[in-house]
Amino acid sequence: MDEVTHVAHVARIEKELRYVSGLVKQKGREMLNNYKITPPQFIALQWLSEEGDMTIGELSSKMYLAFSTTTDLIDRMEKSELVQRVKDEKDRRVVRIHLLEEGKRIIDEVIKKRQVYLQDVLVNFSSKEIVTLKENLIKLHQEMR
Amino acid sequence: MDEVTHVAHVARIEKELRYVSGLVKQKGREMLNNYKITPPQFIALQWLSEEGDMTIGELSSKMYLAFSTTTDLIDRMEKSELVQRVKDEKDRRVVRIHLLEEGKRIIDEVIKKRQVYLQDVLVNFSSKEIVTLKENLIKLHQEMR
DNA sequence: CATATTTGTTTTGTATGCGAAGAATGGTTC
DNA sequence: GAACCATTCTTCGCATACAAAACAAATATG
Repeated sequence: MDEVTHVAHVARIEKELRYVSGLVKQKGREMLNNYKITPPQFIALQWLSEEGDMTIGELSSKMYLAFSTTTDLIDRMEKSELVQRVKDEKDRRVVRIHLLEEGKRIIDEVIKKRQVYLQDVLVNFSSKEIVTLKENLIKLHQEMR
Repeated sequence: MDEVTHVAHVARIEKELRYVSGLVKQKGREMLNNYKITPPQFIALQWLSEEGDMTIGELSSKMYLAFSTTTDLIDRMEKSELVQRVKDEKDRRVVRIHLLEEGKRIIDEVIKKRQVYLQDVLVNFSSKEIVTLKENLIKLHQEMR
């Protein structure tokens, strides 16, 4: 592939990534309509669900947020009884965030809803295309990190 | 492909899409560090740059935002002289948003920066993989719309 | 002309996000 | 063990983001 063609491909990928990310954001927001959680709250719940209890620092790092932002986020999520702060016994500085029943219920429902949506989106993809797409995304994710 | 495998693939794609979108958001935010624009401002500038002058309504629709949100956004962008409101001569209700020099300069720079970043990310992709990724994303974008 | 519709703005309220300063705890050095 | 430093998290102040509801202006429609 000559240089010019390569650059053109990359430019197009950049553009499509912007569009797809925007759509993921938008569709994701719409899917939260009937639940009492916001997009960042969804992401926090998803992390807690996948990785178990985490400290404020760990969650901040996963979500690429400042500590202060996470503190506020967890304040609100605690108020709506989605999660609970638990002080670490060994190191009293550390606060561990624990997923509560209601949070678990909601995140499971929303994740399922997203997968149903995606199954619909992918209805015109062949089995082979699905596998390729999956592998592409995994590699892209790895390289972007 | 049997049903179970298919569902597993879709679930993985959903997950990777979340990760990639998150990274696009985060890396995008970092790349704006040296510029005096915010992420939504970047998206607005990108639309105006690609599609030319647009009304508040059109931009709201493209960005999936309420009118009131866009009004505020454009207020701030006008204050920092990135864009300018122009009243439509024919229909005095309509406000057309016009990209100014400074806005054009910044958006071009940032888009270029993103492409350079992506070229770096894709350095371990073969020519064939690049093409496949591009086609995958285009199709995914189409089907998500 | 009277009324309805379209297009944006204003108002109000909540959420997001960050940096700087502060508080509490834990570790280290002498 | 006192003084000092590092860490983990919270508080505060500020700007932005986002939306619903009320409002205003211009236009379309009967």
